Amino acid sequence: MSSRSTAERLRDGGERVTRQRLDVWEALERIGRQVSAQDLYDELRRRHPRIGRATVYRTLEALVAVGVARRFELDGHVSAYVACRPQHHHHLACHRCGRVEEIDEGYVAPVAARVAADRGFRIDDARLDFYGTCARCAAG
Amino acid sequence: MSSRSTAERLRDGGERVTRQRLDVWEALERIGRQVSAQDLYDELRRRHPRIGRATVYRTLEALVAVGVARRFELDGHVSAYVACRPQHHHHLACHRCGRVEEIDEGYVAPVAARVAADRGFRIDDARLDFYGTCARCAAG
DNA sequence: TCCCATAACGAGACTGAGTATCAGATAGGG
DNA sequence: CCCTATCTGATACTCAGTCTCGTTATGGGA
Repeated sequence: MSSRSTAERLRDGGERVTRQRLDVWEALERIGRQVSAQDLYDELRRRHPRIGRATVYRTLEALVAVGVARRFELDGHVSAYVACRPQHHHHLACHRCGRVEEIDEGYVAPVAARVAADRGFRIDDARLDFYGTCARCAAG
Repeated sequence: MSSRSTAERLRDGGERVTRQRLDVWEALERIGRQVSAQDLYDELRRRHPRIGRATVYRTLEALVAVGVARRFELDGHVSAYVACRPQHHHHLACHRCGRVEEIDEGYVAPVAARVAADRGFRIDDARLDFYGTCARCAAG
């Protein structure tokens, strides 16, 4: 989860490791919740005034491509990004506080297997998202 | 699945039933696969040259709201729509032919229950999407 | 059946997310 | 250290989606 492992991931994916990409990753991880590309850009400019808008967008795509970030769909049709475990596809999103937790692959795999068997589908990818209220928000 | 049941759904949801809304629904159902709002608009204008762009967008939202259509996220960040069973949230999408099949709620409910119990989450909504190759495309 | 308040419509302007372009900078292999 | 392919940043551009506003039509009530 450190910037070191992100650098490795980029290299393994045939992507270059640049100062800007690490900055984008660092900001995404520090925020720790879903954030739109535009908001992340605004945040980044506070610390790195010369960073380019397109760079942020391109970098987010690159981070998604190598599996350290994930694109998410917000209500509005806007996409948001979250730093996450490589390859992770399943989320538990609180629409009160915006926090996104991950759900283990283990919950989904058996369902995928059953669906594949029942429908003759060859499944390459799966997404499972739950929306609701997290324990903390429900309490407070 | 007829336009009659869509009319009822709109009425039940406190939405008015208009010629345009039924036209949009009819086109969406006829196409029978995921389609972007813009493409649906282009298609609709062939038969109904006076229909407005905003009307199509607004109507798609209304159809989603009353549960006879579903918004979908395509690769590009563009959203697409599919006619579907009311309240339906789970799909099996073939990225070869674009066809979208539905998955029964029954596959997901037990997983939702387990996740809710394990994490203390109050789940309001769930989405499960599988991507892959359908039986027909895999054969041909 | 007619009325009319209110919701929906159509046209077109507007917003803003995301992309393309291109000259200059830089990572990283040799 | 060099060289080149890739990345960056500035800016212009595209186009999905929204808003506005004058007009039209739905549908509940008299």
